[in-house]
Amino acid sequence: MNQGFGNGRELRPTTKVLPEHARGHNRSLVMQTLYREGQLSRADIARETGLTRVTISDLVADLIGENLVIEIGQREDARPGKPATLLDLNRDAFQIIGIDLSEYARFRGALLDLDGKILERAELPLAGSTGDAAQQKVVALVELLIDKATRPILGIGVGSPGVVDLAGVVLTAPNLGWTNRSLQQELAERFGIAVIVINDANAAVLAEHSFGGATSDMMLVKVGHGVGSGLLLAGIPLFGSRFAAGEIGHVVVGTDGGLACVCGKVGCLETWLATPRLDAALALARTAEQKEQILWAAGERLGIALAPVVGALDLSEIVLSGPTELLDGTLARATIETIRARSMPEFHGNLVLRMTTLGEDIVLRGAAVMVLSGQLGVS
Amino acid sequence: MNQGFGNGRELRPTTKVLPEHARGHNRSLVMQTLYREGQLSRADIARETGLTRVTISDLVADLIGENLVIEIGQREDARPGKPATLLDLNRDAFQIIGIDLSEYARFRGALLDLDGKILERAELPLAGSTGDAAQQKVVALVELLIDKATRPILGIGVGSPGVVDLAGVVLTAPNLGWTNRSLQQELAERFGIAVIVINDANAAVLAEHSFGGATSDMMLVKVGHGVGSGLLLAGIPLFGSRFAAGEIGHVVVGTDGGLACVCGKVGCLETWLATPRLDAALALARTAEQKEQILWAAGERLGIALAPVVGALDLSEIVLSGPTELLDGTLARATIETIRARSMPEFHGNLVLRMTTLGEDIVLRGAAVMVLSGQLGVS
DNA sequence: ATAGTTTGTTCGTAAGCTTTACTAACAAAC
DNA sequence: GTTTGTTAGTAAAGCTTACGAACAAACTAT
Repeated sequence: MNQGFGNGRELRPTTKVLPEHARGHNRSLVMQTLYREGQLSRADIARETGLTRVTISDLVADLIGENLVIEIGQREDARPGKPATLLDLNRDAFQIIGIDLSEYARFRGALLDLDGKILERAELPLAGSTGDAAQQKVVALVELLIDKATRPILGIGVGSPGVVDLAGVVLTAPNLGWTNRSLQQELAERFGIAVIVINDANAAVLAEHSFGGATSDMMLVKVGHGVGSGLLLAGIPLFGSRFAAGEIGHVVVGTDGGLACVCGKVGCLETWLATPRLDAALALARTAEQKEQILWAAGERLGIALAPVVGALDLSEIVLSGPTELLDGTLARATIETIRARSMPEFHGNLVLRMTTLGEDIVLRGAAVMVLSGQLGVS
Repeated sequence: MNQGFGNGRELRPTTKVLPEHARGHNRSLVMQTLYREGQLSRADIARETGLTRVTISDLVADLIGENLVIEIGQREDARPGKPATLLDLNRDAFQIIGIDLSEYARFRGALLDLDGKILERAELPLAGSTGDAAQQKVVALVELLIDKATRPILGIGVGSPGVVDLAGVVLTAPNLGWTNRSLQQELAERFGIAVIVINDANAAVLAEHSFGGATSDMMLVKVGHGVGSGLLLAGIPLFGSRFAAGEIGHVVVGTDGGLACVCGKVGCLETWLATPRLDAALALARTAEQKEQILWAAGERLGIALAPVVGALDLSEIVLSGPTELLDGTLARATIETIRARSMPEFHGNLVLRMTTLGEDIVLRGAAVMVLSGQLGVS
């Protein structure tokens, strides 16, 4: 419904702004305040936002009229003055569908509430489908979840692998055999509901930021069948000049060779880190010590690749998403130590590297964040 | 006077927006349109911006009242209808002072007009000054330039080496012996004029974007006594979580050792690329071929460091600033070829790497851009 | 009981943009 | 020379948005 103006530091104003846009922004600000802090009175919101009680009352009346906000009842505590009428988002009024297309063998989906909690799940084996067949599976998965919904659907969020533009067109997704596929538009026409399609790693970043407590200058590295990443800089997701930001899987790491990659180069990050390669290498290892060496080497390579990025972007946090048994431990330790050894300790000494707290649902939940943000201006 | 709302894609609205902010934005939009396209009528601006002729007339009346915009005269061409009254920014009403503190041996400054053209220059040898003495030289340089001004000064822009926060406090600048120095505040109090202090590489990025025709997803690498960089992502300058974005000089490059660096590490980018190191290496070379090899190796190292950054950020352009005789040619060629060889050609095949077109004045002019942007909402 | 505090609403106002309608000034065609 | 049609800029009225002042309701504290 609204995107907000933000406090962007763009140099050049580029589009007109009308008073009604300002109101839309303030509307989102009210929703945002309620979303994060829960039950508040109109006067509370006024104090929080800096708008007057009068204006807040007016905005809240609109939102109540649209059934987005409800009155909970009176505040119980004993204070002087007229008791406050508590408000909250009508958290039970809508549900969200989140879809994760990033796994190799299956599509996963879930029905979520407005707080991002997963209410129902569904999945479909991909069974090698590509092209239109793969898209049909997405449609079928959405239908499964719509059937499970007990409230109106606020929107459908889809995290897709590959390169996705801002209009939700999947420009390229090799594993699914998709090129220039208008997934957002086609799903929206099919279901008549708001649909948002975004790259899987970018979805993961948003989930980690909203639900995982991540900072505003963060990189999320997603290790699976391939290696990708998403970036949040000054609280803004980065998409890149050709919507390909975060594609680090086929960057060559180090100056001492490595294994041949499917892309034709030698020593790409994926040859060290992608789970099929890592599993294969570990399977050949005889001793625990050898396994540790393999994991350490993989983490070291990731650190070598990330050190220049950390330096250039002055990141405060790096989050890993993927198989915990591979990533958490030696590999993560090697990564952070390598980054520290190769960058400036006075700036990046307190860089944090950690596993995601959201597990396998990270993309699902990130897709839901996009819906919340796009439909309610909230996240 | 105004920052504009921008079209930021921040997820969370954070501050209230009033109608008067919307007007400030639209005001900047008018100024911006005039700044870029020169002589336009009110009706032209209305068509360009999407606002109505009435609103534009109102805004223009304000701006004329403040002497920021002037009527030039009537449009000459023969068309049906009432002839248009042409407007323009009052480009001759103000002048700007730009200061560059990034050179090793001297402070440079200039008096510029609103188009960023340099009208007068001044410089002071640094002569090893640090701390308060260095700041006194900045003050003296500004005084020299104020004396040369023939118009009111719109503002003073300063590009400083080191880490500079958003309030214009130089957190650390080793070469100048500065820590937590409130340069912006102190200069503003001293001169009673708007002052903006920004990191030198960030200033350079803004200059290249405004005057050098650079794209909106660009990195500028500044090679001198040290190596630094500035980033523009989706048209927004990146400052970083601790205002240290772009500090790539002490990132270790490659996995095959290198020379010892003053910072204690081995193989930092600066050990390959900083001009003192490069000059020293070239002085030892006997043949032209050896010199080429040295330049190639330096460019290759830069490419190795930048490849992960290019991949992660999906940059469209890299601009080099520094001694042309060192950078332009073999070194630049080695850099771009190395980046291409180490990243994905389908995304970064048309990445452009070039020298800046602004020469040694790049920081000066970038500082002026900050003043234009901060004071007029224009750049 | 009385005084003070807090909440939320009503009323009137200021600012900002739009729509509508107008005048001024011109070119083209007769 | 007159008519027609177009473009520029302005004036008036109206809508939206937010604000401040004032107030009633409802509570606590004394």
